[in-house]
Amino acid sequence: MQNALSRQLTPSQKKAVFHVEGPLLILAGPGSGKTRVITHRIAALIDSGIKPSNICAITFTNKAADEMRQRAGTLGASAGAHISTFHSLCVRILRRYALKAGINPNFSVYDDADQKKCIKQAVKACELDTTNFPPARMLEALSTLKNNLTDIDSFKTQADDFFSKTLAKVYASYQTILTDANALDFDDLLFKTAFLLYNHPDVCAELGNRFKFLLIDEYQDTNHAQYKMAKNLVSTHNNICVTGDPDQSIYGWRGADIRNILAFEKDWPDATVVKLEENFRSTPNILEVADNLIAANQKRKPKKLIPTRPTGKDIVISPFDDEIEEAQGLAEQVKELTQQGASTKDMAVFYRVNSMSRVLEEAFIKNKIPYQIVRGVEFYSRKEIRDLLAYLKILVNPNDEIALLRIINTPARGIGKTTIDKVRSYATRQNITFYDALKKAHQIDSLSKAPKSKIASFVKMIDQFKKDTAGHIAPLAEHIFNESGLEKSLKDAGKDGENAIENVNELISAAAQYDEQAEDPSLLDYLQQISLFSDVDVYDTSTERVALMTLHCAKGLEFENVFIVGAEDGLLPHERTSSDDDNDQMEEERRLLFVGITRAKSGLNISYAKYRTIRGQVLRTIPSPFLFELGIDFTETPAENHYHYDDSTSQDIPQFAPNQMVRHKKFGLGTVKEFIDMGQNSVIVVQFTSGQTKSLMLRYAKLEIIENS
DNA sequence: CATAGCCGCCTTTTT
DNA sequence: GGCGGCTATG
Repeated sequence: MQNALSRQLTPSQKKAVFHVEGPLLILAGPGSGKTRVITHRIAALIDSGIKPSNICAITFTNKAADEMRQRAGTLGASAGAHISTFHSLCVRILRRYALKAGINPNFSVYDDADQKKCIKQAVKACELDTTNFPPARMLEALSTLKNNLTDIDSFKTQADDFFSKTLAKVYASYQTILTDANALDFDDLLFKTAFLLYNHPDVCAELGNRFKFLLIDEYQDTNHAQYKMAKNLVSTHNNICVTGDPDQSIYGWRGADIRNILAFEKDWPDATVVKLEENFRSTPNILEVADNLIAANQKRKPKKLIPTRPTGKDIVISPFDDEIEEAQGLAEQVKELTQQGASTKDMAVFYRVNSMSRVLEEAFIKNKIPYQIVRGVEFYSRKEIRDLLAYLKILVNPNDEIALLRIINTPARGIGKTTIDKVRSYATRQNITFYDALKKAHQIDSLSKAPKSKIASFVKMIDQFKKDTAGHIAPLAEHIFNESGLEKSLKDAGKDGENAIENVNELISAAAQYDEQAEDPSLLDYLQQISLFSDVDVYDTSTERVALMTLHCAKGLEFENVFIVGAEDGLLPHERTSSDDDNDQMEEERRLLFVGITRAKSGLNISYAKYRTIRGQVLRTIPSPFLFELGIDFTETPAENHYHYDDSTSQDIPQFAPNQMVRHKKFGLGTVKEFIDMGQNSVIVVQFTSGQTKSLMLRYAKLEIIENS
């Protein structure tokens, strides 16, 4: 068997595959056959007599887990090995050891939309102003704390400035809200699991016995909580194998700590290190460019990508006038490649921010090119999907207030804000949950007859649904969709409703698939698993269409032809990072482009636009500084008056002259009477055809020049 | 209580 | 430019 497995493997790959006991670090550059090595390794472990159920492999996305399961399956090693993401594993562990973790196993998993609602409540409960304490900011801060395993008490003692002290209060308040709702957010999953293991050596021992071999992919993107968790999971045997590439660390903003991989040999002094430096994916042309770029990072161990393929096509850097031209140019290149026999499913377009997909989409539609947008969440954040899932969540966890509030009047059933407020204050007074208060609605004096009976029938309906939660998910979901009135309300909503119904049907068929395939199917498991899914996981690689995605999503994928758009300063690197003098973030942006480039097998096109409309403003751009680091003949120099846009105060202020014809979005056509040039504060006086004359701040007016005088 | 329309807020990347 | 939340109105 060893011979069969080792065929077609290089010596270093073989070493990584067949080294069995003890800690193992696989430093795998892009395109080095890492996935292959891991799956072979799983097969080799099983081949050497280890039970599949004693193997636990952790991937970065659910999709990667699916693929690994499949590939391991083709090597005859699928059944029994636990392959999932950190988050999925945490859900399993927390459910199993709920008592010791101090939680209720029926917990809901809160995604970012739910989190946002909770943090708003928390900020409000602390009597803080949302302008000074923006929810998104607070959430980010809390996320960092949790990822670093800082609990409320220890943060309280170390908080010495006003902001930290305030944050400590919000932290406590936020956690109370989640605890009351019996909910955990994404960060809590890791946090609670890490603490569970830290506090319970017996659990570590038991899990160490269950998972005798731990493999972690994309180790460079693990955060502190994941690191601690991993450490404790293998504390009894040290059979840990991690793979990763420091040059592909692109999740620092999410708490990923590149030091985890850099310090692996310190953490496990007897570690075996295998380097996979050969690249089997890309042409030398592409690798050279990637090498040149990444060499600009200071904080890095020098490393060369070793090409194995013959020389291929030149890398193309194309300038365009604006993003529309760029998208059109891209579409034309795609067509040309297709005519030469290339397949659209082997092509991908990468961009820095999701909002850039729109223009590309329009160009692709116009040119009749099939495409697929691979986006972070999308499907599960649709209103109709969230609504239906909220019904299901209530059945498992009636304390889930976010879900309950979502559906109590969806579809409209006459339970409005006033009624809800009354029930809520009753719940607070009686110190009972919102759901229990609903059940006791008939006892609430402040409610009149009508709302009381409406609440009663709502509660009755939910109780009815609760009766058959034991069976399959799909029929239950369908039943609830019907009986709750959701379906009817969508049917009455016309065109949009039709679309929504289609989405719900898609959800139901996905649920049917779950019913058939899940290891341990239950409504609880379904809901907990589904909340960890994103659209990236559903991305379909088999049909003929160009994939459009962010550079972050591109990690782990490969395509024959890659297009990277928007290589402009402020976008890549993104202004939010480069305006800082924080060099670490600049290096991460560089790694992001490195990841993008190294996805390409043979064709690489990078483009930028000289003008780009961002949030409705046309801005003059300059090419990304990274373009000059690629080491290829990039002669396109910035024109005279290119300048940088780093915030809203430095925009391009066009010049106007009297008698010029302009159009205003609201006031219509008009003639310029006067133009007072004061740079950012320029004022323009326009007489509109409607008769009125207005002085406008040019900065805000968004005038369109119709005709030059 | 529901609906429509308006205002103001936010706007990088994602498990 | 887009969404959520608020308010005024039916």
